[in-house]
Amino acid sequence: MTQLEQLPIPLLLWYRDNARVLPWRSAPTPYGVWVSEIMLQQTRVAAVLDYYRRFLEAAPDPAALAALPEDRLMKLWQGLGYYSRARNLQKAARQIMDDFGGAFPSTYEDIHSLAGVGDYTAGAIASIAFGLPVPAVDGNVLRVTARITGDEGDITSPAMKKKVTAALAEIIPVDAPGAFNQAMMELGATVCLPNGAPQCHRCPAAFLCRAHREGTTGRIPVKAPKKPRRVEERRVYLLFHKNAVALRRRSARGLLAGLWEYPNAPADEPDFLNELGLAPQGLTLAAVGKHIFTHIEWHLTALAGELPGDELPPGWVWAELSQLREIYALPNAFQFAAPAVERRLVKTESEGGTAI
DNA sequence: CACACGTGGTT
DNA sequence: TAACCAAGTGT
Repeated sequence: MTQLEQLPIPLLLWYRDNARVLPWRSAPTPYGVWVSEIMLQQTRVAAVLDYYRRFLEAAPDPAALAALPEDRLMKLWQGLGYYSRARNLQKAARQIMDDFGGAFPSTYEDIHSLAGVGDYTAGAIASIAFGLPVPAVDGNVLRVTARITGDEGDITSPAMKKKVTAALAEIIPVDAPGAFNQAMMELGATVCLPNGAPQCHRCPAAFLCRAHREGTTGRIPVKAPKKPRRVEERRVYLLFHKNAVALRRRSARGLLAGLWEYPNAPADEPDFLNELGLAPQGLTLAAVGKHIFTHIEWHLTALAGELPGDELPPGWVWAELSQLREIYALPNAFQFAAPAVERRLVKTESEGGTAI
């Protein structure tokens, strides 16, 4: 990987003129860099922008984040996905308060000790916020490096990540490590694109890139094939009483942990409601949806009905429309039913306001 | 090392 | 439309 020695200067010159203007880049603080890096894990810049602004307003520092109520925290993260990131963010904020006296840790090892901060994020924070010469190897960096060096090894393997990290540690400029790491990612995100479609005519590294020289950018990077998703048929029950709909909290572990949901069960468990002692009247088809996770595909059928009384199984709650909007964090997997729920609740509210 | 863990844009 | 994939981490 010796040709990497030629990379830093042209890359940094390119980055100086091509860096996107992003909220966490203007007047960067360790806290802001950290929050942005966590949000950006497996997530596109465009999807993060609004969440970042709202989050920094609600929790401007580690102390505020550490004190945020759980439902408030999850509502701020609703729709962003990989929800353990939000829980780990708060856990880490409490580590900062308890273990580091409220001051953001400033060594690679201490930063890495924070919940939710792995090799990549520790390198990003250490280099961007503290100027430490540590690589930050994400998917962009792996792709860019594999193409420059013409490496046909599997970039999804931990071994490749180690190899690239070691190679970049040798050439990262000590006077601009944060700019170098961000420039590598920026190049991957805007020029050295995946799916065999890099824009090499705009690339400051094309002159030293082996894949460009050998015409192998369509084949490199090499990635191991992914496991196929399993398909699950699920019934979602929209249970209404007066101007409210029933919600329950998901398990504290696993998929969509701790978020709220409309009660639901596999389609091959038709006795789900019966076994809970629930007998909604006039259960009718209200919505159908498909939701694709990385590893699961849900085929969803929502059935709506009215419960005669207001008794619910333990842990379930009645949510009015305003509470649904402002308090309870529902994953996007259940948003397919939102129009049906809103129609019913808006109708009931307006009737409640005028009838009798 | 392999897998669980969300969501939405792009091709 | 289905497949691909994005600033990864924890177990």
